[in-house]
Amino acid sequence: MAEPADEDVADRYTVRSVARAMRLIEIVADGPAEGRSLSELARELGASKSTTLALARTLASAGMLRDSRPGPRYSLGTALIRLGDITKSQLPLGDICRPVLSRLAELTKMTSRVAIYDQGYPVFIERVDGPGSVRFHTPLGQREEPHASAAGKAILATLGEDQVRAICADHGLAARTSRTITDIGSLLSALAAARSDGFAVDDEEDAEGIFCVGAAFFGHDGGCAGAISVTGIKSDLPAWKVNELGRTVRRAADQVSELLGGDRYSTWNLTAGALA
Amino acid sequence: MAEPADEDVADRYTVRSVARAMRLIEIVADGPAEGRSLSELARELGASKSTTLALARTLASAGMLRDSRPGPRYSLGTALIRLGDITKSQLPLGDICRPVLSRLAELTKMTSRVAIYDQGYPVFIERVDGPGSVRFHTPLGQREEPHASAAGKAILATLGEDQVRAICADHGLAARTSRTITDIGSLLSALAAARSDGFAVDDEEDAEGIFCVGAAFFGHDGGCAGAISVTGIKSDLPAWKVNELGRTVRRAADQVSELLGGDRYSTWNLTAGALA
DNA sequence: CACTGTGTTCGGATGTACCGAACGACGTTG
DNA sequence: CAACGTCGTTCGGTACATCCGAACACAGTG
Repeated sequence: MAEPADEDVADRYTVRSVARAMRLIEIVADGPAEGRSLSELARELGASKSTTLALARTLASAGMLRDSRPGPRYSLGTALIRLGDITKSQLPLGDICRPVLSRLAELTKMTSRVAIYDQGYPVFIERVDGPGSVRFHTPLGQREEPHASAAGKAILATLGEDQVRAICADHGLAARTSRTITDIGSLLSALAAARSDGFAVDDEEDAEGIFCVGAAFFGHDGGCAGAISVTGIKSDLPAWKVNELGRTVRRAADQVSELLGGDRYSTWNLTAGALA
Repeated sequence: MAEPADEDVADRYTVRSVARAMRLIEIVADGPAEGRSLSELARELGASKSTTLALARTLASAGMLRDSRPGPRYSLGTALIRLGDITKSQLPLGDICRPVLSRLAELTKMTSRVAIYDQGYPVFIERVDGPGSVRFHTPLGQREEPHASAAGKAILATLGEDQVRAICADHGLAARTSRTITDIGSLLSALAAARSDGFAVDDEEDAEGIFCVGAAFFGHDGGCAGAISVTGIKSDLPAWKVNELGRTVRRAADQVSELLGGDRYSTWNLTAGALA
């Protein structure tokens, strides 16, 4: 009765209490750093206090939550730090990309990030801030909008039209600013342009005043493994410099492809791009 | 029948499926980076394949796991990166300590780390490697032995004798090397020595050939908030330099105490140490 | 003292989480 | 080719764990 058709359809294979426990973790993560009280959590979770207590206690004994007394407040546990660190080390992309990101940040004086392709979404897993640049609030691991970010569009541009349509149908084309692309036709032509340019741009489509340029890289299996992007203030970037910046990002992405043992964009474009 | 008295005694308030799901995450985390197959997981978890599938699917839809096809293998999901990043940012200690760690690493040319005090255990949440030093495999978020690490002993030294006895009784004094302190009496006198010195040492007690020095710092509430430690190869460190190194680490910890608005060790020692 | 807010305990009915068995595919072995 | 070993997936049925609601102890506030 809570979600009629919100979650997955194949709900046969989902464990209710576990799904609730994960939502509980997310609620705590969204809350303030001091943690939240049990009653608050119960209200937000839509469960009784006793149920919430049992879930929280179980999660706490696994280290996922941390009950900081007095007045038991639950905050995120240290096990998550460990698991996050392990996850990053299991995706060696971060370590591989860091030198490339550092050089890119130095060259462009912009914040450089690398995203992996996770179920249609770009997920940023490593970041190198530009020298003296404004610090953007870009938490690691956050899913970004595929249609409204440079990295997302760079990744989408490597997929077939049917896949792009499926992803967009699944998650929608929500407007983030007045310049966000919200119809599939415009998006597809923007992707075509990105394909021929070798890089994608986000011109205030995700946040006002913010400009991004992204380029995809490829793994040893030939598929798109992720994308690199740089982020900056639009007014700092003259329009005639966009192409030059795009080529710089494109080269950085090619370096990553090389490190991964994959094709560079140009060759990938020749071998796989034709059949799209 | 699996654990007769292994887990907590108050098992009334623990949700079985959630506890199992958390164990599943740990199993995946311990496994190889390529992920593990469903049958493997089911065997190791001690549950049927269908149950494991339901748990894994639920965790995957929450982003905690990631099913990388083909041959569905489960690895850790990107949500853990995000949650770990949020957890670290909610404990601002890492950001506060980083400059101090950097200076300490530069001064001592050793790997410097900061640990928080979590239920009797030291948990390292940030690390700065020394210049050109050997990279130690020290994953973030890992609990270390309280009795066999410099940071652990530095923290224990700030507690009362009864608390130390309780912690040791709870978790044991396992021998990690031939030099590990394994009886409570020796440990207590080592802690007394650390108390008067202002720093604690780990002389090959956790790993052969490794030498550590640690010192505790204090938060605004006057209690021990954590410890800073440096790690190096024992043969690189002449015996007569230990005291100098200890004072250096002690000073770094005092700086952290100051940043946290807490007492420095000397003053803390005067106000609280007497009643121990 | 009544009243609202905590966190905690407990019993009992509902429903779900769990198992086991069976199925279709794939690869290897005789 | 048949037999066998895996693998992941589906489904039905029931024991039992989960969840709720009510009641408790306690703290702060009018």
